[in-house]
Amino acid sequence: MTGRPYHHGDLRAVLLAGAERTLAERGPGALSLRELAREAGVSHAAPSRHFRDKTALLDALALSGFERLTERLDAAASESGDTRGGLLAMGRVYVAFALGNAALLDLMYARKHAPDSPGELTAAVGRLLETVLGMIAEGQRAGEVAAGDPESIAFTVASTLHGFAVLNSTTPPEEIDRSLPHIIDVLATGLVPR
Amino acid sequence: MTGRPYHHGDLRAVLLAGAERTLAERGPGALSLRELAREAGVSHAAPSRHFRDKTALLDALALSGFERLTERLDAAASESGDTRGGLLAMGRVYVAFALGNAALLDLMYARKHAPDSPGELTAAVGRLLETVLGMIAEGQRAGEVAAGDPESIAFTVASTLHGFAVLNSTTPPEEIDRSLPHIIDVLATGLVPR
DNA sequence: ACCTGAACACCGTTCAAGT
DNA sequence: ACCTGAACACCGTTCAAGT
Repeated sequence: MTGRPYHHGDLRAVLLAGAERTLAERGPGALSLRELAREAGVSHAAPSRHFRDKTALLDALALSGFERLTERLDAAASESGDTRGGLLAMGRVYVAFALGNAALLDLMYARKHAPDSPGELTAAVGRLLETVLGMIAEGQRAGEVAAGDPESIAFTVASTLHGFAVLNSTTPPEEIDRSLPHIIDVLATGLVPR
Repeated sequence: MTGRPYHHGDLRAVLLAGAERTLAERGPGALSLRELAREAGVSHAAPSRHFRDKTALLDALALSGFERLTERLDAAASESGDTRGGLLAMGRVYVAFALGNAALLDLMYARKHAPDSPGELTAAVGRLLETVLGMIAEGQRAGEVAAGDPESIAFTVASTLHGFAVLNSTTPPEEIDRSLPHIIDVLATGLVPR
């Protein structure tokens, strides 16, 4: 069953994995379908069977990025006790993702913003936002989050998490570990004096 | 004095303007030095006199983006009365920039995150953050912003502004006009019940 | 100082043909 | 169904040479 003589069998996944590696190690400018094909041991025309064109591969990469990020956020949310702990855990997850996959995170949103962006990407971002919304709604039920439109609150939190992660995707982890709790505290207590 | 026969005189600026136009209209994948040179009416080798390579042009583009965004944030901050009005104005400016220059904004942060990113980009982001910091410090002096480390508070605000703008760079303006004040309110009063 | 023209080593995409 | 090989029209970059 091993040693496929002609059919690769798993080319799509191999191309995606190779693309993610190149993206992380050498940046988006170094991504080449022909090189990915070479590394996979197939002809340069083979990838077209799995991805209509280069942007289709990028979109698939972006989609898998959103799915993994949302998965980890979900896990962080369900593993933590109160709302503050949940926010902290989600912040850590988001920042860790940004640190470990800076180029991928940039690509994820760049592709989402592209005029020919597929609906799957918008839907994937929607699922990410729903994860945050779930945690806020739960916090309101527990009396740990103030009353008010949960969508607005969740969107504020998601914005802060995303912005903080992007603005820190090049910051040393120890420094982030120190600053993240402060950011969560500001978000929790608000700007206006109490 | 007109009708330069050989020297272009303004090639660098023309290339940058063309690049920004292509970026906005056809996305980053359509950016080609050779095409920019063609549009500028020079040979395909001419751009190399002004930009060492393609990433140098992208970096220059990113830098000018950060400078313009910071300029507009500065203006918004100084034109508004209290802290809440300032935050709202800055939020509007940031979102307007994201809506009008989505691909450029993506490029700005992508280049900032690149391993070979020039220090000018980091410095430009620093100036952007300082603009937010200035407004927070002023708010604290006026008693409109709670006491606490101004850096942390400013970073929280900057994160929220950036995140909100990026998450909405594809949202219709009317919807943003409705939702932005709610986001500022959540940021102002905090998540925890008062 | 600034630009040209040719050359080189790459691309992405398409399409007949092979297994 | 999946892949190859050749072909086409592009790239970015370099470098002698021109003005």
